[in-house]
Amino acid sequence: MPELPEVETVVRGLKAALPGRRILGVRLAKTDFIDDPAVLERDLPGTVIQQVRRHGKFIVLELGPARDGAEKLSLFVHLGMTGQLVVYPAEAPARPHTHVFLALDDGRELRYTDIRRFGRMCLMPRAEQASVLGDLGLDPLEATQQEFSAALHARKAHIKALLLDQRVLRGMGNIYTDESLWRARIHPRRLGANLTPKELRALYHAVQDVLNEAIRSRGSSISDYVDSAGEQGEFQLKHRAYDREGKKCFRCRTPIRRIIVAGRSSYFCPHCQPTPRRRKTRNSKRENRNSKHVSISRKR
DNA sequence: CTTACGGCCTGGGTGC
DNA sequence: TGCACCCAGGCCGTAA
Repeated sequence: MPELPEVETVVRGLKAALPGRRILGVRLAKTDFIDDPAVLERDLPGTVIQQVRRHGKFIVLELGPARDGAEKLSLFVHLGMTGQLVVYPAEAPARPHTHVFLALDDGRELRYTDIRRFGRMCLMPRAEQASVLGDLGLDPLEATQQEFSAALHARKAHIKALLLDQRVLRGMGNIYTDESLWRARIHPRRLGANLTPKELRALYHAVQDVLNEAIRSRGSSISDYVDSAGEQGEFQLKHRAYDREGKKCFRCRTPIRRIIVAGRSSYFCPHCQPTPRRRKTRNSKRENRNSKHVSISRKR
């Protein structure tokens, strides 16, 4: 499942292969994950790839104008859950579920493969990038401690939901959210507004450390993730919480638990990441004393 | 406005 | 052997 470290790894590989290359032709198979396939077929051939960069979980290819006077374009690729963007020799056989083939002027092909097609691809003038990237939040590796803490402390939602919300932080997914919360010893159901300055500092460093270590390991390969050369990552070997239900916590040996938070499986250590106290309501004390009142129970 | 939740998209893996 | 079911991330609609 490509998140920030996986996308960063792909982008670094593409940076070594693509800038300066001209796109000669476009071939498409299934197109339901492309905003407007006809635009790709019409406008992509003839463009030169000037730069490759990452914005959150988006891969952005900055393209030069196809002809004099034409607009500069940007090609956005989101890998979704199972997307792969890999450079092949043109004669390499197409792998199953490969739906986009971009022929390059060096005899190679940039191909997009996506089993589930939960990814997204779109091409538009560079000046209109904001329609895709505009609502995205802070880059967790570029944000300052102050920006990071302010963004989370201002919200009452579960911290798990906030870390996953691309409008708050761009690039975090389920794996690195759980790994970061485990490192910072914060339960996924804590509320952003209830985190202490100390916890926010710990979380800031946990997020940056986890992401940087994962990038160094070239990402986590759980099911389908590979980089731009088709190679798997290794960070899945270093997971401490994610997908470890029932296995012992690396710190305290307590079995890792799995609960659903923000609609997502959330793995955590019930000892290191203690369950938040129930939120107090104005009447809670009185209600608890008046035994004839059944207190409003919150879902567990 | 914010937050929570359920449904939808797809198809590989799992378990019966 | 076949087949129903679960689940993943992002997005959207709805309700409180």
